Amino acid sequence: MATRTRRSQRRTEALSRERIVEAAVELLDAAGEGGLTFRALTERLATGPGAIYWHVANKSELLDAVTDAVVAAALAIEPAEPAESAESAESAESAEPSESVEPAEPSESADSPQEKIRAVALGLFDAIDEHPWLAAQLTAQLSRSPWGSVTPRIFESIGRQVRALGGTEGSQFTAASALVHYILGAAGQNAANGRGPGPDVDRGEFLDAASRAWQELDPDDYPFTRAVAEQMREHDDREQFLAGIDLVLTGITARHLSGGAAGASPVS
Amino acid sequence: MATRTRRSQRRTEALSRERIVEAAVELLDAAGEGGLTFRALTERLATGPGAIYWHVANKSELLDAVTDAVVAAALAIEPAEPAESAESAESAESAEPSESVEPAEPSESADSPQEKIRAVALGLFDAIDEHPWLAAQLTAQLSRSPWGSVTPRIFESIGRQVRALGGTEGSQFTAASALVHYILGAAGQNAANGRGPGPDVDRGEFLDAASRAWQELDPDDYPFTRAVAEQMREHDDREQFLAGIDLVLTGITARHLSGGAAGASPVS
DNA sequence: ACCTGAACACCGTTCAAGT
DNA sequence: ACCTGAACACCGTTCAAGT
Repeated sequence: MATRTRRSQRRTEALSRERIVEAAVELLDAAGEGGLTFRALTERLATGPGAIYWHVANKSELLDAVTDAVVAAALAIEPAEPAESAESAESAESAEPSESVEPAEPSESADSPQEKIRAVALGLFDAIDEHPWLAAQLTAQLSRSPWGSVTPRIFESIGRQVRALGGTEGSQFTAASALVHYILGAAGQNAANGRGPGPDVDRGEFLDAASRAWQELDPDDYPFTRAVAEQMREHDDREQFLAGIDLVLTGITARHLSGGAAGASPVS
Repeated sequence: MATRTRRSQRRTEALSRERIVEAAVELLDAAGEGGLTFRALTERLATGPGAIYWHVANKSELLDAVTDAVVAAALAIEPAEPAESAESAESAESAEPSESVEPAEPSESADSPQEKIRAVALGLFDAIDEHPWLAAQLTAQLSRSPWGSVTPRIFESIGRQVRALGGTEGSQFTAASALVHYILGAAGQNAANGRGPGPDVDRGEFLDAASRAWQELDPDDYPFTRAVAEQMREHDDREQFLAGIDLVLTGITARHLSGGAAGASPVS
C-alpha cells in the first residue's frame, strides 16, 4: 500500500535483462509469487510489456533467470575464507540452544569438507529464508529443466566437498544427490515456517498455532506427531536444518568406515 | 487431443466434493498443472462455475483437497502385509542393476522399522512419479499451511517407524524431519526426471540430453558435475532414491550407536 | 439446498507501429 | 536495435437468478 506510486524512474537508464531481473526479485520479495506480474513490472520499470518481451522470452524464462541469479549469489557468498578470529559470533540469536544439538565436534577442522558443506547448505537455507518464493521456484525449475544452470550450480558446490570425503564415484553421486535433495526439501519446508501464509501473520503465533493444531490431532491416528508437537514449537529452524545435514553426513562417513556401499542397517 | 468431447456425463449423479476432486486429479494427470482450470472442470462435470464454488471455496482449497486425497491414498497403500513369496518381482526393469547399490542386508527383517520407512518413502515416490504435479503441489501446500492434513499424515507415517528405532524424543524429531525433507526433495526432483518438460518428450532422450549438457559444462567450474554426468544417465531413479534413504537411516542408527546426539563426523 | 451462466477484473502474450 | 501501447484470449471468482 505504501510503496505504490514509485514513478520518477530514471527512464534514461536503458532497459536490460539485469534490470528486469532485479525488479522482478524486488516484486517477488515484496508481494510473493503473486506479486510478479508483467503489469507490475512495466509500471515499476516505466515501460510497456513489449519492452520486457524484447529482453525476455516469457514469464517462465524470467523466473528461471531470477532463480538462477539468487541462487548464484547465495552460493557465491559462502565466505571462502573464514579468516576471522574464532569468536562465537555464529548463532547467538534468541533463546538458548536448548538440548537438541551440540556444537560441532572440536575434532573437526573449520575448513573440513563437512564444514564447507554446512556452509553451502546454510547459504541456500538463508537465501530461501530471505526469498521465500525461491523454494517453490526451485522445485518448478528443477521440473522444467534439470539441465538448467541452477541444478549444476548447487550440485557442484556440494559435490566438490563430497568428493573430498572420498568413496567411489558411485557413492559420491549418491551422497551428493542425497544432500541436495535434503537441502531442497528442508529449505522448502522452512520457507513455509519462516514466513507463514503471508507477511501479515506473526511468526510466533504461526508456529504456536501449528503446534496447537498438531496437539489436537486424533491420538489414535497421530501418536507420534502429537508427541513431538511441543518440539516443533520450540525448535530453531537453522539448528534443526543443520542437525539434518549432520545426520546425512554421518550416514555418508559411516558407510565409508564400514567399507564402501552397503545396506542401511549397521544395527540389529 | 483425443479425449476431448467427453460430453455424455451422467448429469443425474449429484455433484459432490469428491467428484470434483476426482475430476481435478484426472485433469492434472492428463495435462499437468496448467490443465486444471475451472472452465475445463465445468466442461468435464457438465456444470457451471457456480456449482463448483458451492462445494469448494476456491482453487487453492481444491488443490489442497486434491493433494491430500492423493497423498492419503499413497500412504494407505503401503502393503501392510508383504505376504507374497519372496520372488524377486521387485525392480527387474531395464538395464542390469549396475554397481551403485546392493540389495538390502539379509540381517534386516522384512518388517523392521527401516523396511517400513522404505515402504512409506516408496509409496510417496511412486505417487509423485504417477502424478508429477504432486511434487510442486506438496511444496506449495506445505508453504501455505504446515498444519494442513498432508504434513501430519506424512510426518506420522515416518515418525512412527522412527520412534521404533529408539533414541530421545529430540533425536526422533530430528530424524523424522530429515527423512521427510529428503523424501520430498528427492521425489520432487525425480518428478522432474520422470516426466521431463512434458508428456511429449521421451524419457530416455531427456536424460541423455541432460547428461550431455552436464558433460559440456566448463571443466574448471564444474569438475564434479562433469565427472558424474555419466552416472546420471545410467542411474535408476528408484534405486538412487532408496540409496539416499539408506544413507539417512545409516546416519540415524549410527548416531544411536555412538551414544545419543553428537557432532557429524565420526571420521578424522 | 443446490445449481446456472452472464459478467468482472486481471493476467500473459502478441504485434503493428513508432524511434 | 529497442521500445510503445492497444488488443486478444484466457483465467479465477462473483452474483443475481433460477429450481
